[in-house]
Amino acid sequence: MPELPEVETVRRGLKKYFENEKIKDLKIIYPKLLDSDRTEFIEKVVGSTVSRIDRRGKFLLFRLDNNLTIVSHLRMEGRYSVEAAQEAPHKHTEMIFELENGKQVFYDDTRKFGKMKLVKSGNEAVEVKSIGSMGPEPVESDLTFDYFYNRLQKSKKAVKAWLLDQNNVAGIGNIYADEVLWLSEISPLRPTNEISEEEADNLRENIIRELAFAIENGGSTVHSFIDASGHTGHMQDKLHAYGRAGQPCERDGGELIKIRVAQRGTTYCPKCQK
DNA sequence: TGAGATGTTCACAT
DNA sequence: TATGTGAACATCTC
Repeated sequence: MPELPEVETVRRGLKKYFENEKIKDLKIIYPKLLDSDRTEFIEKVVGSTVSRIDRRGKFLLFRLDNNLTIVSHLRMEGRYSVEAAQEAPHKHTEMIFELENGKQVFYDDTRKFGKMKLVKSGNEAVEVKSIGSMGPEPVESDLTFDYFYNRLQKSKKAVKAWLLDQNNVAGIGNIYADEVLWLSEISPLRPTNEISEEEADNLRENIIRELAFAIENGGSTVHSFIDASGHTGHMQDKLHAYGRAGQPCERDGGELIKIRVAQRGTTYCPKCQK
């Protein structure tokens, strides 16, 4: 679930409690979570202070004061929460950061897909391949029209699959892919090289605007997403396509249908999305 | 009861 | 090279 807006919401929530706090101890309950050596991870992280939390696409980057960075990807169900000192691990807690101020930061992951890796700060693009090849952040200044349109022209993929590919644009997942296509009145099946300049311009605008709007709304809580303070997002109430199969399209009353594109459930309105 | 769906990325196949 | 498929895993629904 966590796509860019949800990860950004987690980042902002965690900032308040985790930044500038010293990590007193670390409990690793599910070592497979790590893409780094466990002993070394503990050795380097314990005693350090989180000086800043950044985000790149769907990755969280915990900048430590020892020139190392914890790169964290939540994948499907990874979740951070801030807990009181006496709180016991939850059923799916995989790691616990014990802070010097007495609080604990839990990392929970029901499906165990999430990963963490310790890298040299500034070197994440080299040490984490998918960060190295990742497309621009979906903001006005980074996702330029020239880049976007040229790249669409170079592929024949169904546009839905293209949007999910992080190498094209960073941070879009299944929910927001369906949403921006609905907003742009483009069928998820349309090959990207058949998208006109005008449509590309519109699609790009909708990506930038919709993701910013989702961040403002604290992300979408579709199955289980909650922010670091345990709050749900509100964006799920503002979705037009995702999760609304069988319901009428808000634009023209046509029935939204669910198909599979790139192995993913895809909801759209065949009447207005051409 | 058990098959299918859930969503992200990677490894591998074509 | 570009694109497509299945696996990693746990839980819920029908």
